[in-house]
Amino acid sequence: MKLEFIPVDYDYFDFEGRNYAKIIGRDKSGKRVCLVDSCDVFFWAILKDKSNDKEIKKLQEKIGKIKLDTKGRKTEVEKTEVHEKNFLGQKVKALKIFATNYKDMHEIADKLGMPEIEKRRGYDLGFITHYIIEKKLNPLCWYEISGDILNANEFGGIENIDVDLCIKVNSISPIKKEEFSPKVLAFDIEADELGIGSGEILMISLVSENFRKVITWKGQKKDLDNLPYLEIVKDEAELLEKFSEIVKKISPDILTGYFSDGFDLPYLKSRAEKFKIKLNLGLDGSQPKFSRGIMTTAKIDGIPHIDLLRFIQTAYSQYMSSETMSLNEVANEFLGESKKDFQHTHSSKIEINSWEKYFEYNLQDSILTYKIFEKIWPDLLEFTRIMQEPIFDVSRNGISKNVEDYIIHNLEKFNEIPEKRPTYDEIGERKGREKYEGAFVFTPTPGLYENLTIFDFTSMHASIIVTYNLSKATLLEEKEAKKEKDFVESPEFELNNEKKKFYFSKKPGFFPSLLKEVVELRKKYKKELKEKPDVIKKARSNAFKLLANAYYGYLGFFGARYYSVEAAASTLAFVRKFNKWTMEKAKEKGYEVIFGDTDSIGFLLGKKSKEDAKQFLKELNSELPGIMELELEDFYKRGIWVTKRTGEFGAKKKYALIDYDDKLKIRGFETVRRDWCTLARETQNKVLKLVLEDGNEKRAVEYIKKIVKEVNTRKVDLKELIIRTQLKKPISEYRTISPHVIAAQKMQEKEMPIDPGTLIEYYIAETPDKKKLIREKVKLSDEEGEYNIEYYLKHQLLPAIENILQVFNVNINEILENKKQKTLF
DNA sequence: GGTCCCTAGATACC
DNA sequence: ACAGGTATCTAGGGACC
Repeated sequence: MKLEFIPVDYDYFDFEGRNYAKIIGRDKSGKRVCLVDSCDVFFWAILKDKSNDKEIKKLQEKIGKIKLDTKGRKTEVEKTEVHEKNFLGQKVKALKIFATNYKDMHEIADKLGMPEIEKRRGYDLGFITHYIIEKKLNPLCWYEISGDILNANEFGGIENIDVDLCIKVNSISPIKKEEFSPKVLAFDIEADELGIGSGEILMISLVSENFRKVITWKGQKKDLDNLPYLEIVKDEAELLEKFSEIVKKISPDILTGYFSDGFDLPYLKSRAEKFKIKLNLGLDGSQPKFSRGIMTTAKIDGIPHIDLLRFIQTAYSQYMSSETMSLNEVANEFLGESKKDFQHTHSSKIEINSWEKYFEYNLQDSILTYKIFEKIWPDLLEFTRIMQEPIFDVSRNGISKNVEDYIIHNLEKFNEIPEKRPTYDEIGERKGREKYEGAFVFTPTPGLYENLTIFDFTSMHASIIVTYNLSKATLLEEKEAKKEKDFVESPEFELNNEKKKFYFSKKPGFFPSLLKEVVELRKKYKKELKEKPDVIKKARSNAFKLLANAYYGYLGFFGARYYSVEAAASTLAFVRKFNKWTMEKAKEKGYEVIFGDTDSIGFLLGKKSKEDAKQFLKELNSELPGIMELELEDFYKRGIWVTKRTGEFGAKKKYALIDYDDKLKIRGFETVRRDWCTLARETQNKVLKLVLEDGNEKRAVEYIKKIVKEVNTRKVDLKELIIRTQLKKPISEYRTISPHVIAAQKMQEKEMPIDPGTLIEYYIAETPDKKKLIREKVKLSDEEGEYNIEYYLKHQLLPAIENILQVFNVNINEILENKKQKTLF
């Protein structure tokens, strides 16, 4: 039979010693379909240059006899073929070695210590990745599948699977069709304790299209009248059973939660174990499977479980203004909606009438999760289609893994054999290497400037890698390079205290070629965004920018298959060169350069017009090589640069700009740092706004006087004075005991959950005795006490505004002293 | 007990 | 372990007088 099919989830099983892919997806009518398919299983043995045909024949015979009998499985080399392939851009002769079971290929490869064999590759991709490459059945793309309907008794492993149709695949062909709206189910639990499994699960909310439900074993009859979505069950055990039941009934394509890898699913698992209940969420009736490692991941058979937090962290966080990745802040930023107000209390202390609020709160969390999912779905979809890996993995992978997946799935068009993952020793070596020199940052002259503009390079690192063909495979030894007529030469730079220069081939390598595609996609989305802006296009455009920019980071990442310090360091040498080149050009034109960092420069227009600047930009672009491109970032009415707190030099990476719509752009200042109290941040923000709007300090000084007075007279709300600092490691590992470590200790004493990653909140209080250290004055947010006036003036307010006023030759200390004396008298 | 210098640690920029 | 290097700044920590 034939059907149109879109794959959503991938798994595999062994049957009679062979590997079978088990793919869950939908047909065009929305029926759930399971495909069972197999593919050739093989890896590569790259042969030494000089091997002749006779030797190769002999070698093939020898390898063909390899048999394994391990882990109760019989595997053998089934056949071998000789192929002309490329490896790292070089033509090689390689043996394609077919084996019975993918999982045994590493072991077979270990047996190939023959002198004729140079390298063994392609055994470490994982069966799913290997299958997707072989059969080209890419996730979330439509295909026409022809195959035979499978009966329940075939293949042993699939008899219990809960799908409408099971097909053994005969052929796969792609069809032009893009649209796919998965059925999504969002869920969220509420429990009495935050420690996994240590309290009772009180309720679970579930939200899908036209479906809202809160199941609970708390709650009264009257709640049912008010809350139509509420369902009351007998006890916690029944709650868990009901949850599985509803998931089964809704039968979603995707189950999503927020931090559900780390909280909701492990909690459900733990409680289910306690009550000896099977949490059979999987389509095959299995329970969620949890991976070990630093980050737990929860996998459900047949239904991709997406923890939104994981994807948002890799794909969006660097472009977000949220200071924490909490559901509330993220929902605010993505949707402009918030969690419901509800003061968490232990269930034993909740009054009968408050439960209703709790249920609403719980439901709202799932609603927000559902809506955020809808919002980022285009990116998840694009990421998955581009990386060509199952959405379960793509949504959790770090950015370097995404880069690598993109490469691995596109090697075939270059006839390339995949490089292996680095060994443990190689990783150690790479981590131990010296850092290479990074980007250039211009030292600004402190001051207030008027009428300026900023240019920046679009995806600078990526466009350099593409333009100069930089990669592990295109790197040439100096001798080789000189033999070729044409080669790329990096600027000279210092590496390990030596003058260095690297050479690269001009023959386009697969790595830069692939990156070129990514850059072009990024440009396409950016253009679409400009033509018709919306938040989704913006996020998508940013996601591609992220991928393009991550290629450079990938080159220097110790875990990368295509790691190359030479290429990474050379990229940076070009980055420095072009940044300085642009500055020189601007100076030649008569512009005064006042700012520069990595891929951007800022300069004063002076007597020149905006049109002049645009013309200058055109001229620069006509001179730039390859795909390198400068763009106009914006024009600004004013900008301020300040001195470092130590020394008289201008501070780098700290400036504030105001554009012609009076919109502020603040970088590096305390205003944008979450480890400063709100009072200091908001005061600084206001001061920057006033001086940039007016071009002088008068209103700002008045404003500061007002705030200082408020601090002195204890008019400031404690909320404004809370300092938030993240705990980065277990308390015991800190060598210096700083205020936030003391605060964390206090929290621990109160049995509040503190893990690395917790945001510690505290304030500095007055102490009756003369304590010297700041950490001795730390109090937690809910601790009684009076704020320490001196600390907040001298350690928060003053540092935030001192340098700004210094630009206007105003000594803020005098203003403060003055105030103090006045209050004294 | 105060001053000086150094650095661990957190966070930001690109 | 899970992209890179550059930079600012605070508070603690130790040497010294």
